[in-house]
Amino acid sequence: MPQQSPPPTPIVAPIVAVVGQTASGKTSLSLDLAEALGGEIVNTDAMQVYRGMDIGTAKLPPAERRGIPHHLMDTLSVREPATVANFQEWARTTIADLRGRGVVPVLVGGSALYARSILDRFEFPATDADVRVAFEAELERVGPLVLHARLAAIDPAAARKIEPENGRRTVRALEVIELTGRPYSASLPVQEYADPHTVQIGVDIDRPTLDARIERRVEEMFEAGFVQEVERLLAEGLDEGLTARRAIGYREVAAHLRGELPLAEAKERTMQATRRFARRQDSWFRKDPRIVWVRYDDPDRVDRALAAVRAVSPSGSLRETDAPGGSVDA
RNA sequence: GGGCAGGUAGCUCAGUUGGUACGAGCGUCCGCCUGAAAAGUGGAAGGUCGGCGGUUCGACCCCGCCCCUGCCCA
Repeated sequence: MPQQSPPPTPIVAPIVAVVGQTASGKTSLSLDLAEALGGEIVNTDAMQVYRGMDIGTAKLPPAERRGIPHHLMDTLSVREPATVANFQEWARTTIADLRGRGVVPVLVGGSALYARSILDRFEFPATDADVRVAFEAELERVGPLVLHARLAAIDPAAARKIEPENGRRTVRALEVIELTGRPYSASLPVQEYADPHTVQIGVDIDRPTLDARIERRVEEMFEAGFVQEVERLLAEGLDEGLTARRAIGYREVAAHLRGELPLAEAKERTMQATRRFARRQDSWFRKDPRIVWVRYDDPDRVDRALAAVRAVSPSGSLRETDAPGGSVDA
């Protein structure tokens, strides 16, 4: 065996994130990138972390993963709550780990806040279950306007930025103020990567095409046994989970199983909710000027994405498996 | 063939004893978003009130005919 002397200065791999709307084609692009870069996939999808939520989250079956390791999938049971802050920590640990081995982390997911919390300088103020529960109970009793008025009294700046009807944000603001004794910053941090060697690749797709894909995907989910999956998860306590039970499709099918909705209606609503979700995702990602967009159907999309990756990579950090020169049709 | 109910926003429905439709929920579009984010939340755009004719200063609301839908009788 030839002896290799370790480089005196460790060269860090770039961080690659593939973002975009649901059903836009993130998964296949990310596999191509991971393959070309010798990377591994890090899931940044809020719902694919749940064990057993496979069909309804369009989770890539292991057999189709091309032998590429996938991290942060199937880590929680449906009873357990998931939060951004937890996810941020897991993801950052995983990323550090991969880079420590010289592996390029390829993050994939459509949860914009998750992506930002991982990639940007982003800190979450503390939380406390008891404090939270108390405020939530009060919200239930008294309504959002009353709580918002109280917030306005102790932190006018935060109150101005939070809509009075938004009980959720108001509760969180009150919680943070109580725990930290400091005002709540009701705005997102500036868009600034925690590590400069970071790229976000966005998959760009037009609406009519996306809507058609969503429709087909949902149709296929139901054909693939989605209802049975939900039945199984209900038996495992899906209803008790704070987070998982609200997933698109799962809540609709659960309602159907409770006898509240005809199946066709559950399917229709799942499509509708997915479309609305996609619009929300789009409005998040469009606001981020750092994202490099690639058309979902561009034959050169992988090369374009790779070029963007190279642009932020420290020299010597990539060991691309493709022959130098890229693809044939360049 | 006869009777009854109904035809108002893309959908499901409110409403006006004749004087510019207070419309609502859902959907759509646009925006906001720091421990539930596939969550939460704000705003906007949408209507020749089934068709034709009549009465009236004026009709979505009154009259006549017609069309459509549902239920009932034959």
